[in-house]
Amino acid sequence: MWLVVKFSMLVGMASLDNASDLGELFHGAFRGLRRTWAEQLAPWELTPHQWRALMTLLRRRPDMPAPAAVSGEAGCASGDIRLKDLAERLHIAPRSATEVVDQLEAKGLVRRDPDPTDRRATLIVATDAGKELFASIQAERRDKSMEYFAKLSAADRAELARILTQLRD
Amino acid sequence: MWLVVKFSMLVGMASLDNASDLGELFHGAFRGLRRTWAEQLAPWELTPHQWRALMTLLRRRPDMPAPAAVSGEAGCASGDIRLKDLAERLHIAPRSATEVVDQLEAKGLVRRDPDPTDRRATLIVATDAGKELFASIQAERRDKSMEYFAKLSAADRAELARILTQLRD
DNA sequence: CCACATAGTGAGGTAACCTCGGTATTAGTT
DNA sequence: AACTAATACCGAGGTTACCTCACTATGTGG
Repeated sequence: MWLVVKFSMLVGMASLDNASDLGELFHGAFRGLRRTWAEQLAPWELTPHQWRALMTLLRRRPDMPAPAAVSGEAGCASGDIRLKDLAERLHIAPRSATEVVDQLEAKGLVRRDPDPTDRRATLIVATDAGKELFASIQAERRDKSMEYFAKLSAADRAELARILTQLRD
Repeated sequence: MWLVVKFSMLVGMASLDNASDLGELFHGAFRGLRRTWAEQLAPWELTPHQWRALMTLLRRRPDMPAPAAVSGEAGCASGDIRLKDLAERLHIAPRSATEVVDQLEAKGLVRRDPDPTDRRATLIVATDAGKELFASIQAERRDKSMEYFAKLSAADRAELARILTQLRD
């Protein structure tokens, strides 16, 4: 079925429709990814957006080594970063970060602390509950290998990463 | 910068975080695609969604050859299909197709005709204005090569298509 | 002819964004 | 020190692209 469609397009109108077909393909794949994530996160009552934010908060940052000898609750350096910086990492507007932080705060997964060095700013800190949830979701994922991209071979995943990086330059 | 991030992840936690990084990459690339499309379509006051619907309507279908000798206004067989079938091709719920058809109808780009063979069904037909708009947007796109995927080499586009198809099985 | 399925739509909801304007605070310039 | 400019966040309100559920009009099989 799909081969027929693609073939007729190549024959019919050369490269441009091929490209718009790529758009369709991309669109479809992205929707699949979103749907898969939403389903996987449903038991924890997290939206993909919230998960992304929590992950961004808790993932260890390579450009800022762990802050000396502060004992980590879950073995992870909780990145207490400003709302503005969180927005930047998520590639969304600061106002949109406010929103997702509101949601995570309502669930008790993060806390807003005043930045001691700048009274305008607030630091977003993951609570213990947030760290635990993050850890358990990651563990569950690893267990069940509930990963959208698991369908692909390692080589294809690398290819995809390379191409997407190029696309996003 | 990016190399540092990826390297530290590979070292830190093996393949799973690499995969979630793929998710981020995918997310970013998709948002870029959406933004690019929206900007390109803005002069015509079409949203990407509406454009996709119009395109789906007007693209010649390979499984149903042109209806004999009806003279095509813009050289394209206008696909008059049912709302339900349009929904299917767009991979959205019928109710959502109603919505986008409403929008296109309000702009005078499509028309709703009763299906003579089934009085429950309505056929979505592109108007002359719709066909002209479709043609001129396609022409403009071809001219300016305003194509998100133009950044990629032909080989990479083919690779991407192959991988995405696999992903969407 | 009657139960059941199907096509479309009204009502209403959600996720994931956005901009614009306001307020508190800090930073830079004179 | 005063004054302007920039910055950090948030309230209000909007948009896109979806969804489900219930309803009506119509077709279809027993």
